[in-house]
Amino acid sequence: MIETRSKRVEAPEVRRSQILEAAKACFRESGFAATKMSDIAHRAGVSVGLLYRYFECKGDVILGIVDQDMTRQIDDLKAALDAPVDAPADLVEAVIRTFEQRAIDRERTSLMLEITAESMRNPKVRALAAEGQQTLRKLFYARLVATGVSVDEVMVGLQVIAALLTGVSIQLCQTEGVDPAPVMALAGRTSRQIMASSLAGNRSSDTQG
Amino acid sequence: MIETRSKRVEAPEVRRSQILEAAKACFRESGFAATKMSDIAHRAGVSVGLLYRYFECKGDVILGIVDQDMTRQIDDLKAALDAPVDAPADLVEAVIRTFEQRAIDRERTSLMLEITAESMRNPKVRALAAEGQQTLRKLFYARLVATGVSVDEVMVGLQVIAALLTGVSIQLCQTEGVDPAPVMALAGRTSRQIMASSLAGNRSSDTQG
Amino acid sequence: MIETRSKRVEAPEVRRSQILEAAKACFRESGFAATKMSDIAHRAGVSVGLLYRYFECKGDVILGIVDQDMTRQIDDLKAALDAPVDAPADLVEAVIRTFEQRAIDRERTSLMLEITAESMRNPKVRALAAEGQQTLRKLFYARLVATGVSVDEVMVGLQVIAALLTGVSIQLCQTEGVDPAPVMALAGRTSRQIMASSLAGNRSSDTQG
Amino acid sequence: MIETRSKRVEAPEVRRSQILEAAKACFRESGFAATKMSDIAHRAGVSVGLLYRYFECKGDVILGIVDQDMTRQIDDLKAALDAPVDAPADLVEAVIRTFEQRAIDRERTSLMLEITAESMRNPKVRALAAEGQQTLRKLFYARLVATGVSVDEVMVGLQVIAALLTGVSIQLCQTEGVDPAPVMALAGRTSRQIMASSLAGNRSSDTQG
DNA sequence: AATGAATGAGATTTCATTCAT
DNA sequence: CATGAATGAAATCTCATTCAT
Repeated sequence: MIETRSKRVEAPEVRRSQILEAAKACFRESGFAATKMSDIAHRAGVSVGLLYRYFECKGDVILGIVDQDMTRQIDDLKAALDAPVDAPADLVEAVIRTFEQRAIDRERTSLMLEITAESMRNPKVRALAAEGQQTLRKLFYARLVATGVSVDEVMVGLQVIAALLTGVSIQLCQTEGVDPAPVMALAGRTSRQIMASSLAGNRSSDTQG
Repeated sequence: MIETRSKRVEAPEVRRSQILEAAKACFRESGFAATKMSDIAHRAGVSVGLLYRYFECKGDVILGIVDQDMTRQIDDLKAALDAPVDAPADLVEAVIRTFEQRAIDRERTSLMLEITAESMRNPKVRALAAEGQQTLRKLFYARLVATGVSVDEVMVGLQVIAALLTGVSIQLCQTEGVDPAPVMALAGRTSRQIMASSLAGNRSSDTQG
Repeated sequence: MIETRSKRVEAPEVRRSQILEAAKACFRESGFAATKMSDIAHRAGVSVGLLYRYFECKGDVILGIVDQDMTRQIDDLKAALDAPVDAPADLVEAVIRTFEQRAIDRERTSLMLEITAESMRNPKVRALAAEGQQTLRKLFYARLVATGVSVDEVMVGLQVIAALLTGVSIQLCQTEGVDPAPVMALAGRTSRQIMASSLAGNRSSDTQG
Repeated sequence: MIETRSKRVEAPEVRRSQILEAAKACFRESGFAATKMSDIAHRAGVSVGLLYRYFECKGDVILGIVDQDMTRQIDDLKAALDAPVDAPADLVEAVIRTFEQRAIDRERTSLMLEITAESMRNPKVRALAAEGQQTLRKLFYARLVATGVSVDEVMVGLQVIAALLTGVSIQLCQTEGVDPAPVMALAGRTSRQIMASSLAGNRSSDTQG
């Protein structure tokens, strides 16, 4: 996992990327606070001093990670929404699939938890993450509007699906040696039910009655 | 929130409790790593030295919190299951209500996130939490068996419901100034649908039809 | 080694003695600085608070030990000198025997080293020990004068014998699993030679020629 | 004694040496336990943090000192034994001279006492010191064998001489304002007598007759 | 007299950050 | 651009001492 020392000058973007990947690995394993700058440097195969040419301080490293992640998510979503898909159901289905992929990626979940916890108290992280979420939501919203469904309904549905699969991913992260299949299956079925209801504009109060 | 310095000797359980409450408050606000022992001491209204009569090291404080929380959850569940309820649906409903209560308690969620993140890398915390979960599960399992339902089905259902509401609580924690009602409502309805399906032993794909 | 808790009031001298014995045992094992007041209290079977009724501070405990030891040595010497022995050789022989006894007592040596090291920097300890030495010397000196030998000569001889056997005792303390017999034997013979020379007033330069 | 702050990078060996010298001075004056890491740092003219790049913990500093001292002694002995000396008496005489030199070096004695006391309870220190002693003894042993004397005899003699002069050096350390000459003189004569007897293979009881 | 919970100053150790090379 | 030795503020943990009971 530890990169071999790159003796010489590298393109800045490459260096930055090296460092961010190293930092993510460290944060996943040890958490933000328990990770030393020297750990990151060692893992990235660079000197401690070099970190400070790319990030002003330790706090900026986590910001860099969140930023990178948000950018990627936005790019991915744009790509997905650009595809010539007519039915809103297909759009939502694509999103569910993405969430499902993420749910079974323990490494990702581990890092997400770390960042979420950090965002609870680090305002900069919180702001950046919130901004990204907002952008993602708007993108999707705009695209849904074009399809003519009851957009708010669907957006709430998506939120709940996201919550469900986030919750499942955390649970899977914590339970080792347990078959995740039944839970994943039920979570998948449930997500699709939510989606179906939402697309049907189905908020009827009798559901609870 | 800061207790007035209790000048003299207190019963050990009282002191322990004082310290744990203070620690929880600190961890909620600042996270485990960013909380200083002196913060906890100050908030508990005791000296730093006294903390070390109750906890061997900082790491043991979080263990104490997890232990206390698990014990409470187990006691609560026992009490709930002891109640003379006939229908398994009522049992599950009680659990869902508990989860819903927790979902809207941001303080609790904040602390839970902190502990979950910590448990990802602290083996002692992970072990203690896993053990507690195991106990809770067994208690519920034993009670359900007595009711004659398809227990495994219901247990999976409960897991997914727990995941859903955990996910929702995290989401609510992160989004300020947004009305949580629609999401909570949909999450509640979804939970009850999951419950209904599970109790019906209904794993057929036609559920969605 | 740990005394059983003496539930009730004890005669002050008994208590003091209990505490001093416990302290000596602790200092032997862990040294002065590494011994906690609570260690001594625990070993003596009393509370920490009680220590402070017998000794003003930790430093006074070591003073107490030195004081006790000096008193005992002086009493012993007085007793030895009171015996109706005519020949000065017999007096010196008695002293040599005492030193030899001490040399093979590793516990004593261990504690002596500790106190000697402490006396290097603790002026009170140094003063008390020096005063005791002075007293011992004067007692012996006065008794020797009565026998008519060249007293200064003998005193120097005794000093060197003391040094020799002190050195041997330290050496034995450090080397485990080595037969002390040859060294002790040679040290004994040497001591007696020194004594013999001293009593003969034998400072002749030809010894070295 | 306090070095002026050397602003910048130094060769590691130089730094290590700086720190060890400072530590020795501190331990001599205040003893191991009473010396703070900050004392050593201050005296060495470096920051506290730097100490920990050279020594894992405070305990390792004393190990470093013992190690350095043993290495020096071994090198010195090797040099001395390499000299083209024919008579074994000359070899032993050289060793005695070394011991005598040390005996009147109060600073050295003070530090030796400190280390000896520490070695009584610190297994690592004890092991390192014992290993060094072993090496010294073997070196001397091997050299003596080549001369054809009764080696075991001489080795015991050397041990007793070492003990004697160690004891004398401690005594001199403790008695201020007393003329050390008579004691040193008698100790020297005695050492040479021991040496002479040993070389003569003279263990006969008639030595005392 | 005896106890031991409580205190808090102070020691050890860590690590983000700097800067001469 | 790249390095890593050096810094020093700050955190954890210890323990002599006090004092209400």
